[in-house]
Amino acid sequence: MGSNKNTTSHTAPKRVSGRGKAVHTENQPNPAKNTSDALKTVNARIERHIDPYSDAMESKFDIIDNDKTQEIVFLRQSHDLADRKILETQAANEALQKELDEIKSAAAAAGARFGTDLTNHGGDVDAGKAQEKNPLLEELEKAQVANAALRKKVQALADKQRIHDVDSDVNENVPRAAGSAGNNFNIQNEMGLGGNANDREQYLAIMVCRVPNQDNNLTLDLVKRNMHDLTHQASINWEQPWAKTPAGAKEKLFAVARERHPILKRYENDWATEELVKQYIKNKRRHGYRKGFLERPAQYDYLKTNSAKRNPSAPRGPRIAVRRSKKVAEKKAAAKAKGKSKAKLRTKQVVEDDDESMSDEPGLSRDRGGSEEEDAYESS
DNA sequence: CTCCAATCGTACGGTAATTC
DNA sequence: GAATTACCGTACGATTGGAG
Repeated sequence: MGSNKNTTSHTAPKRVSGRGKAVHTENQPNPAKNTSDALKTVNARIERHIDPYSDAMESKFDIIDNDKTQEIVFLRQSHDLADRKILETQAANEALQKELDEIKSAAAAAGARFGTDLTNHGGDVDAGKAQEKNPLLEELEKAQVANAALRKKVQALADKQRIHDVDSDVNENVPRAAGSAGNNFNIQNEMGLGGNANDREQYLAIMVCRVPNQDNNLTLDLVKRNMHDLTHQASINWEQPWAKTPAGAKEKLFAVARERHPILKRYENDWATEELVKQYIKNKRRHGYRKGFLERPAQYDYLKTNSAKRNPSAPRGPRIAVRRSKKVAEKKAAAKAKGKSKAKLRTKQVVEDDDESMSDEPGLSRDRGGSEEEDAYESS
């Protein structure tokens, strides 16, 4: 099997536990090394990183086994990046601790000179000896200033920790819309790339990697590789529903996608990447079912029956918002019909319904020939 | 507090329309 | 013709809210 030996060092100590052990890796056999040395080592390793999906990868390893070699390389690189993050935090903490110790010892020395402990309180000074203690007060003042600066640093560090993606230079944080893509929202629009031609180009660049050439025609950008390619390279089994995809494979895909297309960093928890991939593998499965090289699970046989009931001549169009409001109206009607005193029918929904259903309903052709819903609807 | 029914949110594969 | 998008009905787990 390929060149896995190149990626897994037999002499390397195994990463037994969590991130706490991160500093101790194969390139750093001596755990007694200090933090800054360890950080240097990790940074040096990071500089040597190669893209697991690049041509450089192929030239480095004789045989690429997509399921193993790339995954191992990717994971090792992820560990290095995580190691660096930990070491940087550790170094900052050590520096702060050192500073704190110095201040404490200075204060203790000053206190010893005057036979008073000044490390815990400042300024409880006898008025009669004010003149005599001027130098001490000065030192105390200095210590307080240093202490304030230290607090600031600690606060800044804490703030930095809260920003989970330190690599991201994208300030925007676009949350995922409620509902499901295609049903309740349009991926492209929710990504904010549905506005103009430039937006469209950006979207296509992510999805199918088509970028404008000199003649302004869209051509394939083979370097970046598209979402489809990345899906396969990340060992995503498209024959299985997305929910069954291992979290590790998903994370790997997200990370590479973020690297390829930095704009994806702005979508909270990689929802855009996820929706794009879900959409792709869903369509791919469907294609397989049609062509007959993939067997549809029996649990979804009912869908076939459902579609048979549908009115084939009914028009289809972008009516997501309309459908949403209709659904609310239908539920309200059903509740009324039942005579249910569900006093707490969400007031917010009722208000929305009153606004929308009146204006949307009359001019619309209904998708289905089904009459029961229509009846319920009219009865309201 | 517990039980239970209603409701909500999400996921699934289906078809049709649209885009490339 | 393949890929993408919009909309469909159903299943299912989680949440909510009323009743006892």
